[in-house]
Amino acid sequence: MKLMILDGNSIVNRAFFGVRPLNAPDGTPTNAIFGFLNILQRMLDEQKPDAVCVSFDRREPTFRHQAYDGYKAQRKGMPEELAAQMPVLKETLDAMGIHRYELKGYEADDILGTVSVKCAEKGWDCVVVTGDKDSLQLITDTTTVCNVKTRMGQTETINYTPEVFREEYGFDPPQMVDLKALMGDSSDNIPGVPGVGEKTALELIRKYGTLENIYADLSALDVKEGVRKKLAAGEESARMSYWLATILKEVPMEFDPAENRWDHDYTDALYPLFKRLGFQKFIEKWGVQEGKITVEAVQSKAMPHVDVAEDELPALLEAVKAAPILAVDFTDLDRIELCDGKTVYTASWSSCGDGYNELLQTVFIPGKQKVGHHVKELMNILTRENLSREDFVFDTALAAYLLDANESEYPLSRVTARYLGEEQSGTQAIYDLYPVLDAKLKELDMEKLYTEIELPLCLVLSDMEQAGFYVDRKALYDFGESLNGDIARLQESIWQHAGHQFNINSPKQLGEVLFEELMLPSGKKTKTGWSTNVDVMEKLRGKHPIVDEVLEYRTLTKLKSTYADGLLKVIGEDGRIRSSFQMTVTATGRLSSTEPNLQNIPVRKKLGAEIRKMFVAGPGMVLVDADYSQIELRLLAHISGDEAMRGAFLSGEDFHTVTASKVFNVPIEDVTPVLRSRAKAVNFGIVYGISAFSLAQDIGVFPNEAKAYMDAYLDKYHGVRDYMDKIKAQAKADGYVETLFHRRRYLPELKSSNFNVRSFGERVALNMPVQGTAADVIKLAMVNVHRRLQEAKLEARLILQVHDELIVECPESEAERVQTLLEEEMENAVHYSVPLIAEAHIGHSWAEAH
DNA sequence: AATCTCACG
DNA sequence: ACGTACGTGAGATTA
Repeated sequence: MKLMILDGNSIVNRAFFGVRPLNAPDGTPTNAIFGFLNILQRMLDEQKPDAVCVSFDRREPTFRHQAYDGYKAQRKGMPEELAAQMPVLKETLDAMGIHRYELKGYEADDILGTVSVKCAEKGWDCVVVTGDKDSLQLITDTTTVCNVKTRMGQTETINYTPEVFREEYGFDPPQMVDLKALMGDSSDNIPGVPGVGEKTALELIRKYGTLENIYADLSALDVKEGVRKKLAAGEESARMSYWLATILKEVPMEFDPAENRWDHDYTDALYPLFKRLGFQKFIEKWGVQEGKITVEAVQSKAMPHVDVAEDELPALLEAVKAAPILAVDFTDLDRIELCDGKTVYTASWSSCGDGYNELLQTVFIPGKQKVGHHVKELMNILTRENLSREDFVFDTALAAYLLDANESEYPLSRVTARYLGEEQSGTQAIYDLYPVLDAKLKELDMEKLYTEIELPLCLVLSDMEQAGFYVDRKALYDFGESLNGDIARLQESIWQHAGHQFNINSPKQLGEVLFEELMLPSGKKTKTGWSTNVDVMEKLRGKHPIVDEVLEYRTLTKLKSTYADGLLKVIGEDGRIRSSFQMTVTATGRLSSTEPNLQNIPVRKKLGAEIRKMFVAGPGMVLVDADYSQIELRLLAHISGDEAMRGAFLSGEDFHTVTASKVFNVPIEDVTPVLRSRAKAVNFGIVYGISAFSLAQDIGVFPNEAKAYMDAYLDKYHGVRDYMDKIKAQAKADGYVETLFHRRRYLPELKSSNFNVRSFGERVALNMPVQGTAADVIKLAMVNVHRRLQEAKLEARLILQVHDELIVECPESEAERVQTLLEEEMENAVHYSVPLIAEAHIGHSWAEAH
């Protein structure tokens, strides 16, 4: 049995700030109620509890906080629009037959704590649904905490079990109290230890476990002297904070989970209430007028779980050999979980002994078909143990990404909740998901995209991640050091101009200096102060010597902190930097690169490009760097079918020059550099769905002039204009757009009542098919390049992709062969009505080869 | 945790 | 009349 309790105030707050303003026909604001019900519905779907209730705060300060002198009783009052909705929300819950619990003198958290304990006493599981992190300390084997976030009307949830919590924080849930006692919590007025922030506190708790351990003997701690001093000075505050941060679990209240059973019943009052509030959506969705709320439940039968012991291994090996397909999961190879569709097996090194190795060899062998979740990560683990990465025939995370690329993450819990109707975990979930997701991929025509591009790419990326990029550490260090002098000099001079010292890195302080103290003109653009970004600063050039210096200071400190210092930190012992390539992040289908990001290494400015000289080939090797020439514009020409644009590419002339000649009506040979660069800006702008205003901003002309350029452009390339109209209409009709490989992106923005959000949706509708198809094409080329390098038994390895560029590292002897191979595979990945051109260059450094 | 800024395609 | 280019990730500051 499972009870779900919602932290009413926290959820209603999230709903209020996360949902755009809505009103009932009579003018009552309703957005918080609407959002609350959406979250409630979602949680009911995901958690399928047997009982439900909601806790609320009373507004009065609680006795614990009154007892503590330093506590200032004035909590921030609710906005009026929210306060007005509270009684109506409570009315709605009553009409639904959901119990509310509020208790004078206690916080909602204390009610949550007490309820979770009472559930445990009665043998019930408990799910606490809340929008903040205070209740994480309540997590136990029977109590989970579901954290809800709402952004732009989208609700995201994270379900914290003890394991999930440990994974994220590195200690056990009860130690959350110890953590807060050290770091404090400004939103709860918990002071913590002055001077100790999140980082220090986390480190201390991970190392010493509890506050008691830390204060048992301060002198024994392995910490900096400063930290020890702060801890000593803040002991009293820490102990007070510990008390404040502890959620009570024994508040005086009667509570029996069984009395909160709820089977989607409601009283007669709900229908008129929803009518009054204008909640037509809920009336329909919940079938309110018919007298019952229907929620479909997909129950899949649980398979038996077996913890395999040594003497059971032979039977397991038989089962593995007999299974046509296996679901597998593991985070390291000490322990592995398998599902053959009948049974879930857990086997580990410690429980199985020597036979365990044989098990691994039987599972990870070519020919043995496997399904996994985030297969590329599994492959990385297998590589370290020299096990076969072949015959992963399905990746449930990757499939879920293709089915809807707008999710931020694809944890198994979320994917099962969405496609199996209930939250599940483990390999049975993976096993059950496979046929469901596979059918959906076929339904959306994504089979080729999936089996020929995305899935094989897992192995390619796994190889690239293992390979890494060699970096000249010494040169990078020297470069970083060489910046120090100039940075210090600029800082001095900037302070001189300002007449005082300040933090130049702080936009706030810099804004004050520039626009209030130095009274520089038209300090426009604000949001939470003055904008001080490059666009604004560029316009101030020449008005005051400080402007140029700040811009240069920014350039240098960026190079120093992000690139010199940042990259030095992640160079491995073998001198190589290993990035991770994310396959399930972008909405368009591109890859992304993290920890570190190697897709934004400087190149556009001279000094920044120095960094690329330090990315070099390993000893005895060279780099071959190949990039597509204007792939997005070529694809636009193909997709739109515009004859003039295709002709321009087929002519072999420089495309921006041809465009300039058309737009400005001059012969090709009369196109000046200025005209060409303006035409180039228009070309890029078109791909992004630009407005005349922004184009004007970009190239520095008046908006009406920019408008004239765009009109001329769309007249000369009228197929592009037709395409823009067509794709927008189609996107509105279908609710999504897709690439030539049927990669899909849903556009909920197009339905927004907000003009800006809607316009954004239209621009995306134009851009995604082009950017996304380019992503498809280079991914296909990568798979082909990888295969050919392997077939030819070359030592050459792909080491990096930067959206339209591939980098291979190989022995000098292979360089020319690789150069040809790269160009061939990139140009012939697809054959469209416009040729794709790729050029490869050889060099010892990235700078040289690019 | 959110915001600002800036690096890349 | 609105507000002003698509897609990313990271570091520093602020609250």
